[in-house]
Amino acid sequence: MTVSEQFARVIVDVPGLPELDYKVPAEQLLAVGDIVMVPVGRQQKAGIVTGLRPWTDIENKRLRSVSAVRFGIPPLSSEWLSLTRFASHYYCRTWGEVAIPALPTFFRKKPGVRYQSSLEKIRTLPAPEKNPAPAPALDLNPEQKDAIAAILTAKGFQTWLLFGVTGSGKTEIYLQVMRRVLEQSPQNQVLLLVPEINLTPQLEERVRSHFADESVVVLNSDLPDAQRARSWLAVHEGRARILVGTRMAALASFRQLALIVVDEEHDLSYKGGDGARYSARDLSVKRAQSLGIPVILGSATPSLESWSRARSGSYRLLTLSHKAVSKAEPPRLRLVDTRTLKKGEVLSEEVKEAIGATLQKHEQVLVYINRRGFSPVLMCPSCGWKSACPHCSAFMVFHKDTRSLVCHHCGYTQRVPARCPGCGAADILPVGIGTQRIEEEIGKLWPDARRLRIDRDNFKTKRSTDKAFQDVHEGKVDILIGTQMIAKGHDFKKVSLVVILNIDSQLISTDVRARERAFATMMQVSGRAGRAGLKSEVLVETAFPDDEIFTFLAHQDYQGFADQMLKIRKRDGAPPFVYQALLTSEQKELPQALELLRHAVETGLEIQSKLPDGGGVAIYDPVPMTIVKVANRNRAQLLIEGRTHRELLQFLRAWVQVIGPCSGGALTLEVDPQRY
DNA sequence: AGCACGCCGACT
DNA sequence: GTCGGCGTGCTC
Repeated sequence: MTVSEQFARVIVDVPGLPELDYKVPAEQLLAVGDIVMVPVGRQQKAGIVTGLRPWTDIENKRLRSVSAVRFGIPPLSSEWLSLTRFASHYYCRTWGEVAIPALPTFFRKKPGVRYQSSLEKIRTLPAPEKNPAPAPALDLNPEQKDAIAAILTAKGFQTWLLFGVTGSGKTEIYLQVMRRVLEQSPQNQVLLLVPEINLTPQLEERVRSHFADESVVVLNSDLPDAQRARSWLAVHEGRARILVGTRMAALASFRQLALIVVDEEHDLSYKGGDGARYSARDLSVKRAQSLGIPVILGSATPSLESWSRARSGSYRLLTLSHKAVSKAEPPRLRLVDTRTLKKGEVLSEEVKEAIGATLQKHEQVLVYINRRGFSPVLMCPSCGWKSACPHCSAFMVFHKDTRSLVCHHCGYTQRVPARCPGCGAADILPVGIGTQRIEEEIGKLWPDARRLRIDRDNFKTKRSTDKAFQDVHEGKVDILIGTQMIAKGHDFKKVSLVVILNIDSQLISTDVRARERAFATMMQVSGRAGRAGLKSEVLVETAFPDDEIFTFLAHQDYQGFADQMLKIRKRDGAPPFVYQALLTSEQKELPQALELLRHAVETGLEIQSKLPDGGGVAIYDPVPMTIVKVANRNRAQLLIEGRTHRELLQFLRAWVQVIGPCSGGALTLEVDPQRY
């Protein structure tokens, strides 16, 4: 008779697998939250112990034993376990699919003989970054002081939407609230989420200099694994008090998390990832709620989801309407009607004049165009041949610098053909414009101007990008041309002209969120200019100059725009007034992809028929995706809409039970999709 | 996800 | 006659 035999419930990163039961060897000391290795099929996998009990429902001959326990680190807390369990429910994944990938790979690998010594290294080696000298606290304006006071006075859980135009001093508010929270208890920890570490290089520096005496660690996917493990463990063990991190940091394990700040809360990079596509922002709000702590969402252009919650009162709105640098004037907006342009013109007369005038004044110009390459397509004028990708339903982009055609969807690259592959004609023409073409044109027009192009093609590393931006700040560049990469984070004090090209595609997109993204982008890009009090101008090329989006933009009126958008969304029954999920299917041939979805629809209708009022959800028809074929796989999608989140989830969970695990395989389910 | 088992085409 | 394609199915 064994004395109190124990069975461990263990989660592993396998789609569709529930908690598995394992025997615990009698001599093994095990706690809930421990990381273990367990046999699954014929492989060894990392698992997390979620329960220990003296009985099991599994017949004895199928039971296997926990093969190793990861000694030397404290178990994951029940708070962390319930957070990941909640996320797995919400995003319709198994608990293990959410929890295991949230651990650094160092703690997921089978512990080898050198494990203990590498663990000690990871634990003891100080982070190599040196904290710069502490920065003096800045003087705050009354609005900023009020915001800080409001946040600090409130007790317990509260979501704050810190709405402040670019340059209104949101960061200083984060820093001061963080300081006060850290002072409240020596155990307190703070999480600061940033969209992408590359795009917010100065924020990390500001945190380090503001908290020169505290241990600040960073967590993001660019970090080598040992660094990641070091940061993670320092936070897990409570040695680090401040974690600055990207999406993945939302699922870090804390000993005593006391405040969460989500900077640029509208940013799409918070949603997504390879495995469970969770929203770091939404989970942060949930986490703050369970912990009873404040969470601050900051943005100059909040998501409509957050904006409507602020309007309804469930989030508290803090508005910063004044620029911290009071001299800064809002830029003047001028629209260039592209319908009147001459065909084949790369830059309009107005844009050329404005750039010329700005260069004369020795001020900087920023040209924003969200399209890499020289031209998005090559075309043969005699036979109509176009540079289609053989593997995707998309055109290959002409990259003049490498004389190549590149598919931006699958990466397929080929040399530019010397003659038209269709008819053999000698001249194939570039159609449309990208960053490279703008750069070339500007070089022709102003050969003496120092120009710099920043996009993913020529700046791949953080280091080189930082250096490039440094040159801009130091005035070594007259004209900066770039994609999204130049839209965020940087204040270019000497930029007095911003040119926005090719924004129309976003204004006429079928994606319900395209307009708000276009507005946010234009606000953000315009915000780059005139920050040192220069008189500045924003020029937008568009075929829709009468679109009211530009009226709001001219007045830098996000509130007006957002309220207007909400009105329309409410009328149309669109998010955030309905809740959505997207089921996508990927097959060799499109009919099979559609068939798979049609079958899912049938199953869905059956489930609905058993629920009162159809469960409060609507299932739409399967449709091919906008870009049907990518890398020889044809894709189709299906939208599911619920009146409430609860109803949507209830339906989805019943549905997934029947159609199977929707991750990675032929079907993928995404809850709260942000783009389609 | 892996990694099996399991039935139909071109090869030493 | 086999090697091997990737279509279902299982993992405590």
